[in-house]
Amino acid sequence: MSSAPRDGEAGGAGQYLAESVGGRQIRETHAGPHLQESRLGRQQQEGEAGKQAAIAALRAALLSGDVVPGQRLVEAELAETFGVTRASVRAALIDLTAEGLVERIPNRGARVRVVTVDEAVAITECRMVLEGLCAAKAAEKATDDQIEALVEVGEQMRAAVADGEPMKYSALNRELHRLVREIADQPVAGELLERLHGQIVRHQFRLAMRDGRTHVSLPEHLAIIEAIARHDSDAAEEAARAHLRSVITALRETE
Amino acid sequence: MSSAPRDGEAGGAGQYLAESVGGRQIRETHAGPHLQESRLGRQQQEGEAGKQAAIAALRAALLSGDVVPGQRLVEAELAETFGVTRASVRAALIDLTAEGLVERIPNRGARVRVVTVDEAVAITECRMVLEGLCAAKAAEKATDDQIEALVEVGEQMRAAVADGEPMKYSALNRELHRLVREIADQPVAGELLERLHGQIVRHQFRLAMRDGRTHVSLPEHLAIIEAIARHDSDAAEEAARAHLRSVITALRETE
DNA sequence: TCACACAAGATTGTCAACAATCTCGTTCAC
DNA sequence: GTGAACGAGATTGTTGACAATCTTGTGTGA
Repeated sequence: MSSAPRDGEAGGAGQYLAESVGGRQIRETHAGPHLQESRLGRQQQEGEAGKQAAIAALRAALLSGDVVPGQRLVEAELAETFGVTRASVRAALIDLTAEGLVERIPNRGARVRVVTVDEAVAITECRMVLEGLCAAKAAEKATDDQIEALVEVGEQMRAAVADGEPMKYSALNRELHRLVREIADQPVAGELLERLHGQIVRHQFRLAMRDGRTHVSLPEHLAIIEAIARHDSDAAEEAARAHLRSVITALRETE
Repeated sequence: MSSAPRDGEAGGAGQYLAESVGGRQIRETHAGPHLQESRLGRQQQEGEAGKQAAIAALRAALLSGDVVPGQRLVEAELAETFGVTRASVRAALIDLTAEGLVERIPNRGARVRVVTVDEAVAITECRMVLEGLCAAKAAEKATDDQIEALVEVGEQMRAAVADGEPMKYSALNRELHRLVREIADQPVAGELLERLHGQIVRHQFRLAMRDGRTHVSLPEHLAIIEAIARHDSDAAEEAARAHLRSVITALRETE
């Protein structure tokens, strides 16, 4: 399984699936060969456990780029690939549809939902105000230990930029946002943000890999940390919003 | 079907269900007798149509108070009451669970999810920032016709307060927020707000029925309209946030 | 009287089988 | 060569039947 989303595959099928089968050209992109098989001689997983396994596998595939926007997700194939029942795959697809990650068309099957740049911008605008809320609440509530943890993440981010390690920086970015949400102790915002994050993970990855992006976002992240450390909720909110506005600008430039 | 949520019924069962059946006391609150039967001699509804019917019926029941927080939702009973298959009810409950309206406990069934005042406050905080975003965008984008429509709703709200009609005011309140969202043209925020609204409909209803509440919220609503009409996005955002902060204050007072 | 075991009934969870729908290749008519 | 009709295969949608789990009442023993 590759470690990153790969662009340009939405229209492609895996090599062997692209070939004719019995004179019938298979033209849809199928899930099959890109996905990690999880059977490995084990008995087929059933019911809820099977559904959770399928959800986890699909989430991982979405994150890694093994499945791409627009790709068909065929129940029977996924069932075989993941070693679960078709009912489990179906239930998993229904749940992922409710999360906005998959779209199911009646009688025509499921696909990875395409999120346009426009939608990614709209999502990021919502994240902007929600992350702002969380940063403000974190500034009100942060304990000394929590501030120390934030500052430590900030230092690690600084080091990752200096060492030219974008993947590490990206992981620290996620950790910082998670920490702010934890300190904020605003579960509803946290859930909404998790939900929105799942929908734009590809766009975020592409941004994170852009040359110079880490140099732009580092001071933005540090400003958030500093405002929270000062218990200045207005400044924290504004710093978080400024950071997300910067993300929106960068997103628009990818169009 | 009654027209408003009724408090205090969470622990009660309908009269006939409270009686023993074959020496076995039924202690859970069952869905049965409070719900509007939709069979009326018609053939049982199947599949997706059945699921949508069940969803619609459950939504209506949640809105009207025919089912209350904590109430058991028994698949077989609902299926009979709504005239749909058990599979349709099940699918409906899964979807409503994904929306945060229902909770399903493995092997123990589904219940109307309880939303505490604390959670309602957290939800309203998120609404505050999202409604603020929508008001700001509406201020940027509103056409003259749209402004006219907003002003008209404001006048009708003024009249509803003067005439002592809280139900009408409540409906206009909903219409105003819908209109702002439409003008804002921010679909992600709109969807999140719809989602959050479903979760706090009971709390909102109780607030709306409080003496004096309409007198407090009317000027808040009018301030939102005025700021949008002036195309002042900062003022619009702040007016929307101030209004929702006022709602939060009122929610906290219900504790 | 209390605690435990057990059985019956209620309810949820699961799925194989079948029906329904769609897609696509082939054939035929013009 | 083009468009329409048709059939085969692929896939989705649905559900009755049965298994699994939970709840509650009853009986028994200490």
